[in-house]
Amino acid sequence: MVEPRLSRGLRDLLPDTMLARQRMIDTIRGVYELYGFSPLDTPAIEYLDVLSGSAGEDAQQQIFQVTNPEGEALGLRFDLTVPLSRVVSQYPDMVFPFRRYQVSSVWRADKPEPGRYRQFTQFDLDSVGAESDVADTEILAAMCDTLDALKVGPYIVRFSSRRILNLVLDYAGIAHDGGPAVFRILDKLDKIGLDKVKLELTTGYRDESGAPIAGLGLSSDQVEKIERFLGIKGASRGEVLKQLRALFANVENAQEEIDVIERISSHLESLGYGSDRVAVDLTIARGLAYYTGPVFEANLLDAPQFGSVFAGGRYDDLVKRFTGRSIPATGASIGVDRLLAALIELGRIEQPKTTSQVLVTAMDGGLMSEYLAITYELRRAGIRTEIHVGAPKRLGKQIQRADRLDIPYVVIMGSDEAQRGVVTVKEMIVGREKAADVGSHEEWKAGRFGQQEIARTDLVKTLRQLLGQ
RNA sequence: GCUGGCGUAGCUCAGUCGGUUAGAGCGCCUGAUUGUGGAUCAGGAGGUCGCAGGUUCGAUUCCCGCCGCCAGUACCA
Repeated sequence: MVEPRLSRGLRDLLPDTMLARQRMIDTIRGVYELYGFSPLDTPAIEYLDVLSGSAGEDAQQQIFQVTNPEGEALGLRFDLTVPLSRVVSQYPDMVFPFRRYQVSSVWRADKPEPGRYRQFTQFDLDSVGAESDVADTEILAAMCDTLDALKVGPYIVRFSSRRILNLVLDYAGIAHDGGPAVFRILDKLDKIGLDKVKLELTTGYRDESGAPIAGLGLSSDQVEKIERFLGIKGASRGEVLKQLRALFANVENAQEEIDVIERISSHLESLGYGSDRVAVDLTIARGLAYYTGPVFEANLLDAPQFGSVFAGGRYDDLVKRFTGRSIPATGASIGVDRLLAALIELGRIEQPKTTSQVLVTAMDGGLMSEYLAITYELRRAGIRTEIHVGAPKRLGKQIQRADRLDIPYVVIMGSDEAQRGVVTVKEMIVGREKAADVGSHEEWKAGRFGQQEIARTDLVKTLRQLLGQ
């Protein structure tokens, strides 16, 4: 015997989760297609060097490695952006800008944590070959439209730019190769607070468990400048940018970089995406090394514990690895599983247990072909119907299935009804509402709650009415 | 990866200061009801006490290792 089990960080998605998830994915796809993006799929497995070129050694440890029968080193993709950059490099005849969406599983050999799995699904939207800030504007707007379509409740999309962060390095007099380490700390601002960020930038500290956190050893003058930058806050995007212009008045190239953000902001403004839901937030950095320009991040205000559920940015150099030429690109990615978990937690998505709308019970073995006929009559009328296919069972057991799976209607026909040319339609919700008021089981059975007897010929019509179709 | 805690039925947990047959609640199955979900009642199934080794006459209990889970921390392209 083999113990049925899954390797850590992997999980099954049972029907109730899948039905909610498919609904969510359909909604997202609808928005992406409204924007005129087209689908792409790529293999789960890629050559290891194709995947890992953009990553350091640390990152490579996070790749699940695979070998093919020919003994070549392969790996499971860890995101959808790297395969996309391979695709656009491999098909030079493609029509650019290439605007694609992709919803697929990715794998990371991380330590699993609540809400974090080793296999998870991303839903990406990217424009490759799109240099203009219109492309970035579209991505930000699509993020808003998607979150609206999903009815997630209040949310905030925040954006900044990698280039602005590089300006901070200049402003504070920090070498650019020290950037990633600084950005990684700034990215934690929300989580650990300003005081600890300052300590990490300077001397480091010991956390509650006594573990040492290394510091970067920046000077107090440098930290003060970073703090001044992080302190920029405003009620609107315009106000934030105004303060930023003042702070960087003497930093070379700063005004041009701020112009880029300003243009995106004013496009958004004229389209009705106001500062209440799309903010310029200079503290977002994104851990990713490959971003080169604007970066985006969206959070749900009612479920902040889920972190960013939708994020992305501009990555103009990723394709260069394959072609030697830069192709400008920008996009964003939804953490499907994380967003779904948030929607379920917030009760903003239904989790049906089945697709069935009607259960046709089988009471009399001699009428089986009649039950099948009824079932197909309903199916051909577009009503999602299942028929009792298990071992012969008492009617109560069959109805119990409808109760447990939330199948709203049950069709009952015994030999008596068959002879008279009628069927009984039972509306399950009625009994559920009466259950608390009924004492004895005799009374419960005799109640025949929610049942009506109708002519067999009226079955489709009646169910259509009940279902509101 | 590091530090600490915890692994007993499908779930939540009790218990064994090392000793005959390891329990409860919930859930599940069957019946009371060969044509009706809920409630109630009666009965039933389900455990190599995480895995392997050691100590012992005897280990689910004590010791060691491994695996898994949880919390914190690091990392997260």
